[in-house]
Amino acid sequence: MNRTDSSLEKAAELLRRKMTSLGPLAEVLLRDIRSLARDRVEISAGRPIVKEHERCQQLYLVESGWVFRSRGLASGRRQIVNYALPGDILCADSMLFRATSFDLTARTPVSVIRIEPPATGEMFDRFPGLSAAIAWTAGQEESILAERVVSLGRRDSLEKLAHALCELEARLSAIGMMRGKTIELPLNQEDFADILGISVIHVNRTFRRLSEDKTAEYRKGQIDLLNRDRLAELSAFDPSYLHLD
Amino acid sequence: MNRTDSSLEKAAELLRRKMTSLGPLAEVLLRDIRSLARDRVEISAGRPIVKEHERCQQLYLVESGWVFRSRGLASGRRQIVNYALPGDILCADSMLFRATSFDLTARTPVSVIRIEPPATGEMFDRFPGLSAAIAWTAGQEESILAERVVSLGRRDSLEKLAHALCELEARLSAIGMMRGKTIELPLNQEDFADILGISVIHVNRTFRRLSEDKTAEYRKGQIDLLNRDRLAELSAFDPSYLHLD
DNA sequence: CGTTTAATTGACATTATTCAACCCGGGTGG
DNA sequence: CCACCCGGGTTGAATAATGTCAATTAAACG
Repeated sequence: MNRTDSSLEKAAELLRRKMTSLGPLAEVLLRDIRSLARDRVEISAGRPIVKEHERCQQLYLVESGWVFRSRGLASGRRQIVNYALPGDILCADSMLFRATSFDLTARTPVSVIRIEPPATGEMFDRFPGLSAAIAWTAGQEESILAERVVSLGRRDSLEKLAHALCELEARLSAIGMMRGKTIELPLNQEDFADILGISVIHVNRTFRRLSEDKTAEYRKGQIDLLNRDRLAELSAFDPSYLHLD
Repeated sequence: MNRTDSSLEKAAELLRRKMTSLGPLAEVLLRDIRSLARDRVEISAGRPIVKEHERCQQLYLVESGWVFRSRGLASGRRQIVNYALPGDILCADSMLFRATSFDLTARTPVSVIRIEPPATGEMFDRFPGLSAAIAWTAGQEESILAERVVSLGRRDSLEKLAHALCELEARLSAIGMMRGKTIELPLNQEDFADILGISVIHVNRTFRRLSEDKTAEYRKGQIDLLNRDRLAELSAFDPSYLHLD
């Protein structure tokens, strides 16, 4: 783990910074991670990392790249459940359950740091920092998914899209991946469709509405936020569910 | 905690039974819970337990009754994000975050056992069983919500309803609350609407379709499952996401 | 240049929502 | 005992939102 020390530190620091509410435990986390971190793994764009029903034996810390957690249905439809960014932990549930019920896929080239997973019992006994990180990660993801449920269940397409853009901005800001008012992202309109649970064509129409409103503008690989206040207002965005800060 | 010992044991046993994948830690959990359990609290039907943005200082183990986790939107719409049943832990996130972003409401008369929450750092250091339970709970709920996202995003109303009924049956079975082929539940059609993210009227029509198909029959306070296989087939139900073995 | 992938547009079908009315059983008070 | 009311539940018709299909354009790339 010598060559990758600095990238490990960077990713671990992103994770730690999110977990400020855990106080001093965050430091313990760093110690745990340093002692359990192993090699770095590079995954090329489009590759599956874990597939539904597989037992994932590993624990990963994302160092760079975008990862989708999704489910493909028999009918060919797909739903993206969440996306992971640098500083996020992957396969936290492998510490808790026998198998995952969703696919993990690299949307871009991804590099992750493999963390040697202790036996479950040992982890909660001997690695309180990592235990806390896993609990925290599961809790934050739960909270994000709960908000997603609200969006999918009770917001119309415009509200859904506006909310998703606000969330993207907030999450990317938190890890220093925002430059000014432009979101740079590897998502095409089909990805948005599968995140928002609507059709590609409708995503297109909805982006056009935002653009006519001079609220946001979609372009390949980036989205310009022309009016963030309006975007937040459209979707009644309240970032507290992200638990950043 | 003397008068309530037996009910505590029953609820703790429900929790432990779900967490079999954690092996011996499950026993540690029982010890932790016994040492931290305090009084029992009764909440009458309809009462809020925690409100959005409140800091919930407590940790609760549900002993009996149904609890909704939901969000009310400004427009008057409501989305029920999840429901908690006996053996479920409430406010697990209070150990991790400053405040909740959803409401908890008693749908029926509810009785919960209050658990004295240790300081966060102390918990992960000194109560590995409880730490594991909190992580496990957050993880299972995350998994349930992920499946909910798939339903809301990519299933039509018939599939949504069928899937929800299968999930209800599985979760109630796991805690011994199923009698034969009838689900007894305190949900009216409006509750279903707010779980499935569709309108009340559409819930009604969708139940009628199931009933015409002789698949399931809605009546006040209960649902008869006439054909479980068909119900599972309609929604491609795969219970593994519940992680109940 | 051709080829490919993603974005865009219009016409039309489907699904779900809204609104309005009506039903039905279980209290409650006269 | 009956009239009334009330909270669900049920139904139909009109409307709005979103999906599907088919064709076109635009940009990206060897």
